[in-house]
Amino acid sequence: MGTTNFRQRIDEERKTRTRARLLDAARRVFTAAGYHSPKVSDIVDAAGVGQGTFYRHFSDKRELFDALVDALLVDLGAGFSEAFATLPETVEEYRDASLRSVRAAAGVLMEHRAEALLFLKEGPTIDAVLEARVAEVMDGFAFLAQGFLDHAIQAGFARPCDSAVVSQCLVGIALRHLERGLPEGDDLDHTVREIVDFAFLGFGPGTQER
Amino acid sequence: MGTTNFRQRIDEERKTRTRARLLDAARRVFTAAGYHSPKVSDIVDAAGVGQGTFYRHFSDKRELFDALVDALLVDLGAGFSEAFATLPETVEEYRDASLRSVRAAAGVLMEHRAEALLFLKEGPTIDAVLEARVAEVMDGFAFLAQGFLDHAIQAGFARPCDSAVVSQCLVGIALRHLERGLPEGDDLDHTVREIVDFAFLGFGPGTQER
Amino acid sequence: MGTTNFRQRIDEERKTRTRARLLDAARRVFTAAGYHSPKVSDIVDAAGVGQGTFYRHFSDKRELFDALVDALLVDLGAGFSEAFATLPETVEEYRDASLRSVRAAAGVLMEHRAEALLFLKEGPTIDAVLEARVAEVMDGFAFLAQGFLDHAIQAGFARPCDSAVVSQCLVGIALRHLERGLPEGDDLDHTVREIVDFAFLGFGPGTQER
Amino acid sequence: MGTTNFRQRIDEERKTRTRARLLDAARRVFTAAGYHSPKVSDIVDAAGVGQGTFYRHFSDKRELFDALVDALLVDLGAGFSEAFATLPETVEEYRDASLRSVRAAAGVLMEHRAEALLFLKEGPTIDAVLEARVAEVMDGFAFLAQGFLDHAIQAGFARPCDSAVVSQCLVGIALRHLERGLPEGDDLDHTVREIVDFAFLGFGPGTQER
DNA sequence: AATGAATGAGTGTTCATTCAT
DNA sequence: CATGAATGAACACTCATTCAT
Repeated sequence: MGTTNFRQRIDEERKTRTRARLLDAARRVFTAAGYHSPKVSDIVDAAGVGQGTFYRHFSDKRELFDALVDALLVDLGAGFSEAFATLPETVEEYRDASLRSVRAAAGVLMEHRAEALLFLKEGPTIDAVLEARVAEVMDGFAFLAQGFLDHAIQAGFARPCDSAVVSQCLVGIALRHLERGLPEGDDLDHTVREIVDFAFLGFGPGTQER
Repeated sequence: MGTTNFRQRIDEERKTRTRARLLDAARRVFTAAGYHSPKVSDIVDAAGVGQGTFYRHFSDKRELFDALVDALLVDLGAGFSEAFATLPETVEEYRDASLRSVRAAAGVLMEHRAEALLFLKEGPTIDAVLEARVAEVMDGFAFLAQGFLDHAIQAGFARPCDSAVVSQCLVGIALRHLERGLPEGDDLDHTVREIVDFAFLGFGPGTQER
Repeated sequence: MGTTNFRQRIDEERKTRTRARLLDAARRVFTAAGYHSPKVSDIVDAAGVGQGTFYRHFSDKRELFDALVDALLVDLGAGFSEAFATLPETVEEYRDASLRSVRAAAGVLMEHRAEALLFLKEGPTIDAVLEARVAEVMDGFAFLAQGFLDHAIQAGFARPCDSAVVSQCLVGIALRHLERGLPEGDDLDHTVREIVDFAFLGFGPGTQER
Repeated sequence: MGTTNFRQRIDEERKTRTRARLLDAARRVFTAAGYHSPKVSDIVDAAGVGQGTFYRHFSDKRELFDALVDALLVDLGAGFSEAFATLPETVEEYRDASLRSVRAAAGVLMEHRAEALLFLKEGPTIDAVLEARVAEVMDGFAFLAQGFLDHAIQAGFARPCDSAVVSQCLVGIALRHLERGLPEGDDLDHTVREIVDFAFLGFGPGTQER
């Protein structure tokens, strides 16, 4: 009533921008200092908005964290879909394809490393719901890995093994390197190749492999 | 005066007992609900002691947590030393010895699983000091693993590889299974064997192995 | 410019309408939930206007309440003047006239019951000024009643008594029934008659009355 | 455990004393400034205790108010039971007995006037529960009055009338005088006599009438 | 040594009010 | 004039810590 469409658009945009500033600030603050110590006031200070503004957008620190997580999962999901888009069809291309996929996935993860770590390490310490959500995401990855593995075993690309156990090993390897961080440039190639080699060959002496 | 001495002993014992009750209660409370949410009052309630009593023993929730960590690391250290006491000397016994060691180590870890997870997952979210301590412990494990690996490569028990990368993979595998928990009984044997097999052989098709 | 004049009229009308919407909404909100709990935002929501609009019309929740009170007192004043317009001149018509007046006054009050109660019960809890205003209005009624009574005593229509005390009794009776609410229809007649009888005769046994 | 009975007694007493200080302070603050404006901090300041202490004893301002009301109702109940302990048995003593009872009741009420007004006038503005409680108390008084009246009508002490309506009139009279306050000393006697006379006789011209 | 009542600094949250559009 | 996003002062409440007993 009396409100012009123009006014509505302007207001909406302003609101969105403010929300984005809060999310950005929270991302910076949380990745630097974790979830627990920062106070709401630290976040609004970093965002350069008033204290009350925070509560117009989020009902509490927890909800803001959730919003951050949602955004992260969307980004990761997209990145991963792309990384694992093409499945190898012959033994020969299997290792190469894997290498490419892992390198791509590593790139995506490293790009979002800070937030991913935030989610993985702080999430479970926040509350049971978030703990479950993290577990769910991890189980999702394990499930995917197990699917690939089962398919590979079936196709003779992989040694018969308990894919449930092995896929968890793969998840563990990924997590550990996410946590430690991966090198950049050529070193990244080297590291990824070592990881993939380990996954394919183990560290055992092999027969006379390669 | 004789009585004084007696009185001193009594008091000292009482103090020790009270401290133990607090530590026990804290272990229960923290493993159930994490480090952050429980208040000091939750711990003293669980211990059945007065609020003020807490501060006669610890200056802080943080200090109490440290005490818990110290005890844990002592226990784990002892268990691990024992698990990895004997080093294999020939290729033949290498995998068997590894299997035995891993199974033993898994037993120790599972026994202290709740506290270990507490340390690993809550620790880094508490403060920078504790975060560093956790990292240090993990690096210690990785360093040990790398030592074994280097020795094995040297001795021809293991495929030449970047032991720095591979040892982190091994740590990741261990952590992931610590986090998920291991089954009990025969299933434990199966799982451990699968893990060790994966570490030795990877999941690749092998040549015509075994 | 002619347009300007037109524009002015339009704006003025809109302003009046908006103010009326706010007053109406406030009446509804306040009579439903009292003065204290409703927030300014509850009122603007009920009025269907923007938050800022409120402050173009009233500087305060308090000022809005005052405006409501002003309107009420005007309405009540008019109603009462009419109800007590004709004074009885002989003993015979005294009770009948009273009955008619009381019934008329009761009608006016019941019509504005919700707002009157709002004023009477919430007013004194708002601030000293409003408390004084309520007291003043009540004293005004008492003063009127005392005037009637003195006149009646003079004229022999009423028993000599301390009219100051008795008029307060009458006010009390009126307030109590305002608060409780009066029945509708024939029951109203009955109740008013009982009240008037009580005021004239008390509840004592009388001589052989009626 | 370790706690001596003596220690328990001392602590308990201290706690009771602190609670009493808070109740006293609240009574003073509320009767002076009403329920709504005073902040919790005003009360703790008046009581001379720390802010946190308040919350050891009451969960909020509302609960403290309830405690005050409880105490008041106990006091009033006792005073009134006594005031109306003896029922008149003959017409002759009826008015005298009433006079005595009303004077006694007036004394009790005036003694607790400030708190009673607090309860009556602020109570209904606090929340629906308290509003209901006030209504309940008032209805209780009306019910008692109606009982007396019915009994008196039966016994021929009182004129047949609609006791439901008349008892509400009596309650209104009492409330109005509670609100206005009664004079002290001889004037009290005069006022009470005028009120009782009005209740028995009304203000009508009396016996040789009509 | 143990206790638990008292404390108050610190923090989350609300809501009247402002102001750019 | 009307709007509603933004604001921050004000306040309620929590909880680690102290201290009298």
